[in-house]
Amino acid sequence: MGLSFRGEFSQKVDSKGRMSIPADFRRVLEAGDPNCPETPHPRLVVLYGPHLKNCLHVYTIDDMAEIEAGIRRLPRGSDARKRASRMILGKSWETDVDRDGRIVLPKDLRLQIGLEAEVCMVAMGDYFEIWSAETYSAVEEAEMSAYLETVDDNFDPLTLIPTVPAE
Amino acid sequence: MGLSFRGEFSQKVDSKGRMSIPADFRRVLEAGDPNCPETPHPRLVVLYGPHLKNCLHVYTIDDMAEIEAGIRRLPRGSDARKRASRMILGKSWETDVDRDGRIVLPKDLRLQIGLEAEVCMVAMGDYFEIWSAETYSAVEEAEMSAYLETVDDNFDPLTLIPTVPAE
DNA sequence: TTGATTTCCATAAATTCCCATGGCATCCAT
DNA sequence: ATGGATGCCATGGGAATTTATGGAAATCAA
Repeated sequence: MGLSFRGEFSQKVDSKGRMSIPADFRRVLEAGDPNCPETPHPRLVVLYGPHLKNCLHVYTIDDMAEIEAGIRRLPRGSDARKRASRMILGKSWETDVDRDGRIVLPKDLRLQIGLEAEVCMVAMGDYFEIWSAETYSAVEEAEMSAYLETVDDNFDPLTLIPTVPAE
Repeated sequence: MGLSFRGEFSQKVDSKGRMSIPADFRRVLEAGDPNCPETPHPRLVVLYGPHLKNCLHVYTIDDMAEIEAGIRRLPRGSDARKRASRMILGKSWETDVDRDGRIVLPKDLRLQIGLEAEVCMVAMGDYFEIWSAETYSAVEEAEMSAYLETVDDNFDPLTLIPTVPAE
């Protein structure tokens, strides 16, 4: 298993749609790209299906290859394989980080998530999410505080994790 | 199970946000980092979710890896997994102790706990807490004495611990 | 051509690396 | 026991590097 994405970062988006990939995330992308030290700028894959309402998902090359291998394990011609191919392979876009550590999101992807001046990138372990900063605070942070209302005052998210069966 | 963090220590924070990790804690971090004797400076993971109101939590690499394994055991795409990822992986930061035994907390983490000139690090067994020294004495010591009011005069915290069932 | 995209360069701020110091504790030989 | 040497620890300052970000030049496409 490769490195994990961690943390959340907010960056500017300029008029050309350029945005810096946080340095920590770059390290993970580099580790997850087999031809990386040679080709200095790591590749990455962006998923943008319509099921992702407000954000895009970004995977390393290695992890995306693993997902594709999973699709190929489905029976050829099966509905599941067709659907997975259409939603995952059909709705993904590969690019690479430029030498200044940035990527340029195409306009239609920016439109899909309402991205304008400020982007928010949130780690989710094996992938990270790209949000418009405005949407993120409106939707996601609101959702989070609503959730925290429903739980105990000194709630610890570690309790969400199932305990390991004794060895 | 690795070594335990013990005790509480107060250290200075300089203008760059640098703070010494107490030597005792460093020993625990070193023991909890698999590539430690080789890579001389142990890594650590800081959790900073909004549910942690006044402090940050610090885990060893080993313990954090176990937490991540727990998250990965939840079904991919499940709400529980997303919630745990967002609250734990999305709100964490990995760094390592530098060769002078210090770390530099990023500004936003310092802001979250109101950390300025003096930090207080409090052991909690498998993790330790990072507090602004001012907040710690105001909030935590008040909380402690309030609790002691509610219990018997010669209360012993060891009574909180369940006994092991005989084998 | 004209607009869009990509490549390259520039810079300020933030962060990391490296070295220096004073204090406290430990060890050792006299 | 005593004084000196040794080593680790907390802390400070500066140099060197990395980051994020803006803009100009070069390339591509319609």
